Amino acid sequence: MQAKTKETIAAIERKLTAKGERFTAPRRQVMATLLDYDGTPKAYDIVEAMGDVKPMTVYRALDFLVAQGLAHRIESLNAYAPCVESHCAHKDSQYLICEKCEKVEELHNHAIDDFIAKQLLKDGFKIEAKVIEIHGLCSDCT
Amino acid sequence: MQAKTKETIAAIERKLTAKGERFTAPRRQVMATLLDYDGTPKAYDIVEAMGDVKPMTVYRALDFLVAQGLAHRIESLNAYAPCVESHCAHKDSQYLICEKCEKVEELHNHAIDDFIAKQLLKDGFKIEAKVIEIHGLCSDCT
DNA sequence: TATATTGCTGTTACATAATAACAATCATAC
DNA sequence: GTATGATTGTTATTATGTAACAGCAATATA
Ligand SMILES: [Zn+2]
Ligand SMILES: [Zn+2]
Ligand SMILES: [Zn+2]
Ligand SMILES: [Zn+2]
Repeated sequence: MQAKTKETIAAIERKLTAKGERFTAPRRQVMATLLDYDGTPKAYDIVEAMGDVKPMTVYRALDFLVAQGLAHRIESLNAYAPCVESHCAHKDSQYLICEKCEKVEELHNHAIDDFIAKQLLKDGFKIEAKVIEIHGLCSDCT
Repeated sequence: MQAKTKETIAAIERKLTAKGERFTAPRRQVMATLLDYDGTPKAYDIVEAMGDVKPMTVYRALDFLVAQGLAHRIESLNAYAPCVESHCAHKDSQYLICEKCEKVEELHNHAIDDFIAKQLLKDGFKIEAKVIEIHGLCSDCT
C-alpha cells in the first residue's frame, strides 16, 4: 500500500467511525486497492488485484463505498473510482474520459450542476443523482 | 407493428438508403421493436420480444442503430431507446429517468450542451460524446 | 454475564450482459 | 459470371452482477 493511501485510509476510518459506520477489513482492502490502482479498475480488476477474494465480496464493498460517497461507479466504463473529496453532492458524478490514453478525471464543477438544475426546473423533475460522463481527448492527447 | 412505427420505419429506410446504408431485415425488426416497445428495453428484452432471434443478432443491429444515430444506449440502465429526432449531436444523449414509474425521457437541451462545452474549454478537453443521465422523480411522481 | 438482535462475511450457485470466431449468404462492382 | 466486401447465422465463451443461506461479529438488552 502506498504511503499516501495509508493516510487516506486512516482518515476515512475516523470519518466513518464518527458516522457510526463500520470500516471492516474487506471494505478497507477494496478502498485501498481502488486508491492504489494505476488506472480505473473494473470490479474484476479489483478481484484480481486483491488476489484471493471472491467477486461478491468486492461488489458488496463497492456498494458500501459508493453509498458512503467514497467511490463512484463510472457507468459507461463499468468501472470504479475512489473519491475522497468532500464535495456536496456525492450522488452526482462528473468524469472526463480520454479515449486515447484512457485517463479518467473527476470534475467537481458546481456551475454545471447548478445550470442543469435550473434547466430542469421547468420540467418539474426532482433530481436524485446525476451521471455525467464525457468522452473525448484529454489535453495531453489533443 | 404500430401504424406510426410503420411510417417511421419507412422514413428511416429512405434516409439510410440516401446515405448508402443498408436497412436490412434484422436492423429493421430491431428498430421496430424499439419503437413499439412499452418502456425502455434491455438487449435481452428485445431478444424476447422478437421471439426467435439470437442475442448476437440484436446486439449487432443495436450497434448499427446507435452508430447511425437512430438509437441511444442508456448506460446506467443497460437499456436502449430509439431516437428519431434529427438533433445535431447524436453522440450526446440526455435522459431523465424516473426511479418510481421508470419513465425514461430524452431531452435535447442545447443550452446544457453549450454550457458544458464552455466550462470544459479551460480544461483543453476535446469532447467526442456526452453521457448525461439524470435519475430522480418525474413530475407525475413528485 | 448470558442472550437476543442486527449487520456483515464467506461461499456456492446462478443470472444477466456482451463478445469472439468462423462459416454461409447477400449485395454490389468489375 | 465472378470477385469483393459487408452482413448474417450459429455456437461457444467471456464479462458483469445477484440470490440465497449459513456462519460470524458487533452491539443491545436483560
Ligand atoms: Zn466524487
Ligand atoms: Zn489522453
Ligand atoms: Zn437522441
Ligand atoms: Zn415517474
